[in-house]
Amino acid sequence: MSDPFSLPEASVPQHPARGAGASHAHAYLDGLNAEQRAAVEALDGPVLVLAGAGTGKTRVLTTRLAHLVDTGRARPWQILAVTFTNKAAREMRERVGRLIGAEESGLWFGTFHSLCARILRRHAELVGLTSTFTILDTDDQVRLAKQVIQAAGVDEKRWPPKVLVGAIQRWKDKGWQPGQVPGAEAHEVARGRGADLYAAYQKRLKELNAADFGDLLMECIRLFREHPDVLADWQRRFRYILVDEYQDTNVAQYLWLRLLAQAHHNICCVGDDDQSIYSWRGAEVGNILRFEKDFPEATVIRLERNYRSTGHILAAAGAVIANNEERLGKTLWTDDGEGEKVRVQGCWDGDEEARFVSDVIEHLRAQGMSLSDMAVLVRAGHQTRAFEDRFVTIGMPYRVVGGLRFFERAEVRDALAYMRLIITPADDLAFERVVNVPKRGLGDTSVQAVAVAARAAGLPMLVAAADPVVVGGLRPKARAALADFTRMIAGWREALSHEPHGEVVRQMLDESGLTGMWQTEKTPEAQGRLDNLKELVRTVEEFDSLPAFLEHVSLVMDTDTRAGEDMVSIMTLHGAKGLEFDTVFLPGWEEGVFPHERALEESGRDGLEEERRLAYVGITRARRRAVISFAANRRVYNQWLSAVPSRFVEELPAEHVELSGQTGVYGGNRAAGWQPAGRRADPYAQTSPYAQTEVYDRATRLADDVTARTIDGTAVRVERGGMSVAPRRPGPASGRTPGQAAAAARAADTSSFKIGMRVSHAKYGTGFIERIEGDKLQVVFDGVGRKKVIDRFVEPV
DNA sequence: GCAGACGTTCTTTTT
DNA sequence: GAACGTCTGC
Repeated sequence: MSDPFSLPEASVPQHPARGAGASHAHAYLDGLNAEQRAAVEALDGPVLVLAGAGTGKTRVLTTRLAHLVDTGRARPWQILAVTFTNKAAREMRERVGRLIGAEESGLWFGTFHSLCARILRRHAELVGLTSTFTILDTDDQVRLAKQVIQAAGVDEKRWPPKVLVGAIQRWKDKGWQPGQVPGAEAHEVARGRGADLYAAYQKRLKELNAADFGDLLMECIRLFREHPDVLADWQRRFRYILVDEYQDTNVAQYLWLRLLAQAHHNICCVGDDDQSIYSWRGAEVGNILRFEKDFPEATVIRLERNYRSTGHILAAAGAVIANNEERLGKTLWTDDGEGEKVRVQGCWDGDEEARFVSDVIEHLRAQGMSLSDMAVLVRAGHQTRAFEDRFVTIGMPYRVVGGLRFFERAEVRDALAYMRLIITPADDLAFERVVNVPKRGLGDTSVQAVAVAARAAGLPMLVAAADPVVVGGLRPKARAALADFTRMIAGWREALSHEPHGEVVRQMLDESGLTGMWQTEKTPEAQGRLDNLKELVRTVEEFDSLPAFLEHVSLVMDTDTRAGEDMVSIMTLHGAKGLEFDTVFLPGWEEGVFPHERALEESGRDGLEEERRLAYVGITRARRRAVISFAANRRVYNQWLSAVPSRFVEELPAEHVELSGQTGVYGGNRAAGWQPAGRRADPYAQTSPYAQTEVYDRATRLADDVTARTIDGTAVRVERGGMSVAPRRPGPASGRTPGQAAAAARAADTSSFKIGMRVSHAKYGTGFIERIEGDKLQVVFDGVGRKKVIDRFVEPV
């Protein structure tokens, strides 16, 4: 255990056995390059390590930690290592463990939020909470905001709770208490009542003995500011501070770090301004840019030698990011050789792009490359679909990384709310979430009645609901339902004292009707939801107690996604940060998609620069092969738009790029003063490539030919600022759309499959056909859900 | 109170 | 096009 309070304060920690200062003893320093070594050995005072992508950042961090302990500068429990995600914290802990063995156990590792929660629990009463305060999830926040808005008589339609939650989150990211929100900012929300609502929201949080994520940071800062003695204690404890991904910190996190480092200045921040891609959730690149101002004596070290990617990839990424103005400036290099050029592929439309990517994947696979070394990185979540459809069609194993996480699923959250109520009867938000789940005939009116009465009596809703006076005015049916509900909760709570908590949770799932609710539902997802509940019980049982489990869940929302099988990964560019793959596919490089139109609209040049950093992150994920693609025509929502290749494509230097494929409208658009496709008056009318069915058919055939050829390596060189592939643009729009063409194809279809027929598929098992479109079947697979497959990949059962 | 119909909106996401 | 939220009618 690593409780700093229970351990004696070592005034001058020395490690006699370790031979401090004898550099030959530090074997772990061998193999570091000069810059890495400098970053590890600059132990005292402020240090900023600007670590480019793939330059061995984690290695530096972990070695530095080991070195701090090994030289006797600090005992493990005197070191604070802050990361951004739990995954990063876990990874670092493992690696440090390998370096210094069991000694790492005392280290304070964690995310900003988990560390703050830990500190806050110790001093909760100083900020108006008790040590058992609950941490709210997003749903709870919205529910609370809704109540606050209603109570204040603000129009819910004009100021949706979500908007208020967003604003409060933003303010907390900046470290603003309700009274500190600048007038102009507060004025933008709810006609000047923003700050009032924020204050009311905070008041309710305290009444509920709860904190949201932003609070963990902000209340910790308030604690430090209002109680200098407490702060001084922690400053003394944490003699050395290390921060990972510093470019992602927001103002609150910055303030928190500054308070802790104020006394000794022993703070080492590692980050890369070129990989700052989270400004939209409060991250401030400014934090990294101003480090030297805050600590004038700071040592700044640049890690520029890249151990991941080949020369062409680094040069391409470097050329793109060089277009940004706001940066500290780094140039990655490698002596590992040039490797393959970055490939740029123009496609006719999104379908062809997906086909192209899957063709290349199959080609690489045939050469013996492993699928798990390949990834498709998209700008936005919905782009994964095109690839999923394609991969399903051809039976290519894939995994979508990110997306809905385990603890965010409705069924899991419902179960968690029950657990919270068992542990904390005063958790009104949990009460409201599940009092009518599964349905027991308690509508809004009844729940509101309980809420009002509870508030008036100063009681938790769960307690009020059991009060005969409160429920007296309700209909008999509602009364009975509430009685049942409160009795059940009390029963489980009681059971917890003499039964294993896993067993109680199991009972809870059954008796509450949660399991039954999903068993009776016959949708394809129901089975999956039941599996999730089983999985949840398993996870609960891994913890010593229910409260311990709940604390874990509220802070660590991710579950280990077991890898293992050989699959292609599909994920967003954001999700890919910190990862690397041999081959990286970067589709959708079109103006409006990437850079995303919204980013440009909302944040102008800053937005563009962040998008460019995303491009940089994307390219630098590749070890050996980067394949960028764009489509000349893309369906956005329900409209066909002709797209212009991303400006980032033009920023790729010709000498590091190989361009292939037919490229539609590429070339000359920039010079002619293009506009984002979405803003054109009626782009469809002007540039529809699908003027006639004949054209469409020919285009498709042509695209197939080109793809086939380019797979074999036929390449067209691109010249900077334009290229020499003739644009192929059909005449003015009239006649049929692709949808109509498909309908025609459907009519002529003579498939032997029939709707409702049961079929089996190698990967998805059995299911029934829901829809038939040409050779594509939409099948609802048992347990897997709705998928599109090609008919020749299934068999009738 | 609830289920189905309609209208609206469509980045990125961790904690 | 589809997923989500709100509205309306039973």
